[in-house]
Amino acid sequence: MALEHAILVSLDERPGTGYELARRFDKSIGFFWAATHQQIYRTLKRMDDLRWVTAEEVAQDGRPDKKVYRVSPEGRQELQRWLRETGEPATVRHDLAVKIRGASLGDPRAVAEEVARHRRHHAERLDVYRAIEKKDFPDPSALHGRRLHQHLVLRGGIKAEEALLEWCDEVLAAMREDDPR
Amino acid sequence: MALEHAILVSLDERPGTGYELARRFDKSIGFFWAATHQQIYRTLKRMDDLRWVTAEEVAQDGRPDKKVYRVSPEGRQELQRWLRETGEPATVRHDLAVKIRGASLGDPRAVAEEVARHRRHHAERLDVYRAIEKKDFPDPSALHGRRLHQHLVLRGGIKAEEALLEWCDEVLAAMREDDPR
DNA sequence: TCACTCATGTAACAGGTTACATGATTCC
DNA sequence: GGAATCATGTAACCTGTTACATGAGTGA
Repeated sequence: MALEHAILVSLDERPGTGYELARRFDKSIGFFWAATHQQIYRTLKRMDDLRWVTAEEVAQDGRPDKKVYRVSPEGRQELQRWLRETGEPATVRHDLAVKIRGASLGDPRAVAEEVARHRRHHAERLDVYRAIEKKDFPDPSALHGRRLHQHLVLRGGIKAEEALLEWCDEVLAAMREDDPR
Repeated sequence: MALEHAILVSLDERPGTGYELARRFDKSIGFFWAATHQQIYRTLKRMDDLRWVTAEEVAQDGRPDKKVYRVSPEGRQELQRWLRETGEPATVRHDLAVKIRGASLGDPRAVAEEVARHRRHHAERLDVYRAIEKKDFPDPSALHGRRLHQHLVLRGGIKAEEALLEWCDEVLAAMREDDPR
């Protein structure tokens, strides 16, 4: 499991509450590792039990108390151990591919519409990534260390979305030619 | 959940046992939908209860009895219903991206080695996909219906692996330049 | 007044992973 | 003799998803 490790990386960049982490997982780090707030609270509790993080309770007025989590030395050690580990590429599960493969058992036009929906989604996502790149990494060749690594991950997102977008276009063109309306 | 639907698509192409399905999920359909034999047996039982498939027990000599599953009319209906459904793109979880983003908190060279391992994996996978394309789809422009859809899914796999391969190369080049040995 | 944000959680369930178990046959 | 193949499963556990719950403050 890498959720713990994704949290360690994120908390090392900057300490935060479960709530804040949940929002980071809705963007930035969440672009390549999805997690809901329930998963995050549950995992933070476990990490606290393991002493990978320390929690500092902060009272606030007019707001519920919050727990600010920080990575502990043990947590940093665990992260280093995990970074040295080898692992297999993620097993993929693409609903859309299953739908395309089964298209002729149902209504191929409905499947083509679904592909078009996904195309729009990937185009939007790609725009978001490119906007982030332009804003946060205007001069990529000057990057080093952590900033370089952050940019490289973003580059992965851009490449993946580009490939998905091209694929959707290829599928749509081929299906349109197979069944011109 | 789409495992049921992936099984329906696969069984519609050709009936088979849980064991056979498990092996199909090690290749072809498994390239874009992973499943273990335990998941498949469990799911087939549920699908049998729901009457989406019918099981025919076949006695064999020298071999354990087997159950050959076929898609039922109800199963075909369920598949058609699902094909008309809309869904969101799969939520991704890339360990490797988390490792790259955290590289500077550990040993960046160890992470680079891990990227190189993944690069080899993707290169192999791409070779496999291209070999299948050459063998099974020598004339893509002549394809229609089911065969066309099968080819389009394979194209998705090829595009995804190409993108991952390029990304690994980009990451390796950038990390090497950042930390020349 | 109503929706949204901040902040944390419980509970139930669905889905996925890992380990273990059985037993004959075929191939090296 | 030992490994791989065919064939099916149980059990325990870990992860992930969905729904529900609370409660104050902020802004339209």
